[in-house]
Amino acid sequence: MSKTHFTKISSRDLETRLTEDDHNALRLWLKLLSTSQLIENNIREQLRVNFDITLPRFDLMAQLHRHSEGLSMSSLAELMMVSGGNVTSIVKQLERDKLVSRTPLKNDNRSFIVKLSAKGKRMFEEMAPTHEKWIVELTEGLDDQRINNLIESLDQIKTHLKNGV
Amino acid sequence: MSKTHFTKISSRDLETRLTEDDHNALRLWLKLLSTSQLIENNIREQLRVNFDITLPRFDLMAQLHRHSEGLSMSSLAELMMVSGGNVTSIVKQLERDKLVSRTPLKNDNRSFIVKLSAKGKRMFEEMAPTHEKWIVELTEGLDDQRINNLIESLDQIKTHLKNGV
DNA sequence: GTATATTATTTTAAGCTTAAAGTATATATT
DNA sequence: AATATATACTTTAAGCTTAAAATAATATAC
Repeated sequence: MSKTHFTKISSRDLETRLTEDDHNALRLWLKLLSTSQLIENNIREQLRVNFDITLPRFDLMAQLHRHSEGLSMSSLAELMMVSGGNVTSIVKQLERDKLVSRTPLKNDNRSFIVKLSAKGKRMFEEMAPTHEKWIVELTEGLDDQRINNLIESLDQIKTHLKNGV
Repeated sequence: MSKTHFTKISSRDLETRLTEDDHNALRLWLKLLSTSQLIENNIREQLRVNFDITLPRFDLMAQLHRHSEGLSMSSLAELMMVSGGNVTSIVKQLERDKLVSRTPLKNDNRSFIVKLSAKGKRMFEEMAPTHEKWIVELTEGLDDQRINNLIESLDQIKTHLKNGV
């Protein structure tokens, strides 16, 4: 990540925007956002430098790898939490590069099943262990107790968010 | 957020990609990412529906509001954790809408100070309390102890990330 | 069975985002 | 002072993203 080109993403950050009398909830939200942005920028650059692939493409391939039976366009959008149009365009690129295939569903002529091709699977499996290693390094210094606690709290937020608001 | 238009962002999600034997670190990262994405999508829509403003513009105005003395382009990029070119384009729009001003720095002819205009300040202060209310609602159900714990853990991750990797 | 509504996907237009290259000014080195 | 290096910012090209509208196929209501 290095120096601090204006061009690159740097280190002073989002949550610095806070002053002491701000709400705790706001502090939490800004910290959550800045942390994941920090990690995301990090991973994005690693993927680019090491594998010359974009984060969205990697993520889409990861979903397909996890669901070897294949996924519809709408399931992909749902799992990735992005819009349908977005998925259309990323799948289009991956298909062009022969990394995924799209098979029309026979019961339903509106729908497709998207799968990793053999080439796509091979490529993803080449990247995955390194990617996982990067992620594991991020949480060095947190003990298991703390990690589980973190996961549980985030879960509470998510659950609350989904059943209401 | 309602039903599940293909067009809208929906509720089954990122972290569902996991199976039980995955690394704890990976679980944490996917949870972190999906939680902040869920919140971000939520806030983005609220801002659009209620105030007809985009999230990036709101965020930039928030930074300027917090720094009433004004900020340089590069500081804005650093605080927002985005690239310089990105800031250029958002500031350009806000300037066009008379929400911010750009004053050349007299000591240094390369640099500008960007500030909220009176109109921008008024507009931001109209939105801010509602925005904060949305955020506060997200953490309903978490006690203070847990929130502080969360913040502390996230901090550890951030610190670790910045001094290394 | 026809009309109506819903679902699955794509397209479009606008805006966001990045990395890299370009421009201009400022600072450091000699 | 001339040259080199660094800094602040903008531009560009490519890609990502969204919301909304369009298309097409299926399901439902009558």
